[in-house]
Formats: sequence, C-alpha cells, structure tokens
Amino acid sequence: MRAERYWLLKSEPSEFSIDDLGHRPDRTEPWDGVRNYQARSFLRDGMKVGDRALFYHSGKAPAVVGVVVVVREGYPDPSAWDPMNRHFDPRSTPDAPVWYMVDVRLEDVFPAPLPLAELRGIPGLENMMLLRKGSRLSVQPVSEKEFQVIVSRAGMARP
DNA sequence: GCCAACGTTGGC
DNA sequence: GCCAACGTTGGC
Repeated sequence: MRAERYWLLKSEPSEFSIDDLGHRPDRTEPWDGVRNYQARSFLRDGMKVGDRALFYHSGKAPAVVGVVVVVREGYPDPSAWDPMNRHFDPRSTPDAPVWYMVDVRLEDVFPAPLPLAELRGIPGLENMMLLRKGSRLSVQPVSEKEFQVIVSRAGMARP
C-alpha cells in the first residue's frame, strides 16, 4: 500500500462549506461537481482511501479551514447526468462516465481559518500550487511538507 | 467591480 | 492544428 498523499480541495462556501460537511451524516459527502479534466484525473486516479486533503474556502475570505480524509476512491459523478443539476454534462453517461468524485469525511476543523494572505508568508510554502499566480485548479496535490506546515500553523499538529 | 489567468469552443 | 473569442474562476 502506498504512502498517504495530500491534496487540497477548493469550495466556495456559499455552495458547500466545511460547516455543511460537518452536518452531513457521518460527516461524509461526495465531492461532486468538478468539471475540469486535470482535477478529474486527480479525483479518479490519484486520491486513495486514507489520503488527507486541506479544505479550502474560496471567495470573500479565502482560507484553509480544515482537513478531510478520503473514505471512498474515485467513482462516477452522477450529477453529470442529471439535467436538473447545474453541473449537468450530457457527454457523461452511466455507461461512459466522464466526471468522477470521491467521498470525503471531515476530520478536523481548524480553530481559526488560515487565510490565503497568511499562507503567502509562511516559510516552506514558496512552491505551493495554490499560491502560484493564476492557479485555479479546484483539486490540487499538496506535498507532505506543505501539508504539515499548514496543519501545524493552524495549531493542530498531531502525533 | 475589476481584471488576470485559464480552459473551452468553433471557425478556418 | 492554429488561434481568436468567449466564459469562468477567484483574488483583490
């Protein structure tokens, strides 16, 4: 079994916030609606059960707000074939799915959000994808070091 | 509200 | 295959 990997998942909190995740049964929810091929590949092929991901709120108060753990690996995203869903994409069908999702469970909510502006000043994050100009990818890999630096800065270093 | 960066679309 | 136009993301 390969070592755990680390990721970052972006969400606009008015759409789906870390608080919303905390109120789901078993604090678990499919991470659906991703419609970018690079992000799709990370969801489908990269993320494995046990991997952890930083939960990032985009928008008015951009910040890392907590940690989730992958509890189910990539499987087809059914919201793509629901015409009523705003992420509907007729190119994807149950027989030939285009879009994928994973299930994530909330592991930790940071005592306080760690704002994007603060991340920019933290040593060790100089090469983080999130901080690169023009980086819009909503599912990103994060190095183990970056993950640890962020979690410890958030006041949540774990054994 | 602005705008830079990026991804997608479609004409050629 | 190229590339201009367009729509979206997302920080500021």
